[in-house]
Amino acid sequence: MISQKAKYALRALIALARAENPGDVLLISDIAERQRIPKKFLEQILLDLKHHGVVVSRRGKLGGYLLLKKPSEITFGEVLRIIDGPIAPLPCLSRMAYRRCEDCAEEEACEVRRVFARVAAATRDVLDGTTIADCIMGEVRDEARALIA
Amino acid sequence: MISQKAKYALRALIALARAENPGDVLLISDIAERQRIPKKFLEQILLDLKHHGVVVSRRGKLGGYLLLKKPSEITFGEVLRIIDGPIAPLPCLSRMAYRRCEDCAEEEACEVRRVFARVAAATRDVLDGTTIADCIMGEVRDEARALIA
DNA sequence: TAATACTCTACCGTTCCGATAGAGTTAATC
DNA sequence: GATTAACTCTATCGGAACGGTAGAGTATTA
Repeated sequence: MISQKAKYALRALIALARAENPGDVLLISDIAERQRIPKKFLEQILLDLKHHGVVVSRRGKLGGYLLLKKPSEITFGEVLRIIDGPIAPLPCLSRMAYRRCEDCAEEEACEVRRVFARVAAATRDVLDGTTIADCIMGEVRDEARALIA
Repeated sequence: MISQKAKYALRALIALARAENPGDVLLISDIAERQRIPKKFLEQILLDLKHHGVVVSRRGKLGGYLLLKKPSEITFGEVLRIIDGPIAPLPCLSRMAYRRCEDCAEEEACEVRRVFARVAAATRDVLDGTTIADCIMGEVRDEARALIA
């Protein structure tokens, strides 16, 4: 299960990517309200994304948030790693935070590890291969499809 | 991340599947010791697997555990669902424990859900497609390969 | 009846999750 | 330069989950 926090982060980024004119700032309050995210909670999330160079903010009156990276360069995997930490199903399969399993005799021979390595690979394929831009485009494509139908 | 408990469960089942003569009972203590699992914790796990019809036990002297299902009929997915609960990355994608996301306007339009549906499908493919027998056989194949080389 | 091994329920310390609170800082406007 | 609007940062909190321990109870065999 991914955390609620990661879900909020992704939804906030999608909202930012969808902003009318690229370069427009969005208020935390507006995102929070439209996406039904507790405002103070969203503040922390956006701050975190800012510290990791995904978004930037302007302070004071007329302040707000906007994307720093292009939507096509923000992957789901990146966001999840920032918010939730390692994606791998076992610590001994994590790239960003490898940790040996204490109770495992030899890693290479571990049957459980072998199976979950396949899960990890498949998961990474999807998450590192899908960007914020992708899921917005998917929507546009669906709208087009609906118009044609 | 899968839980430590699930990892233990899988390792215990692999140990049972590997028992010398099919039908031999294994002591909790023996499995615990050989797999470095806290004994009392393993008791709970095996009991749980028993309640779900994966293993059976004999009590008293000469007691112990053995598999009820064939190794080729016990999938990783089944074990994980028993021990850890739903596998799906979002409650709204779970088959065994579907729950609507409170904060999601329309499920069908949810971009996050769409992406994670692909993760869920890929994960299920592996976990429901891999059995205890598979990972023991894999090992045998590796040994054979080593002998040939 | 003694010994052995599984069965069941309760509990416990720690960490994580989701969220809230509030004081502080920056920037625009009047 | 005071006011207001907005982000920034740190602390805290209640509840649940995780990993594990404890111990009394029950069945089976010798």
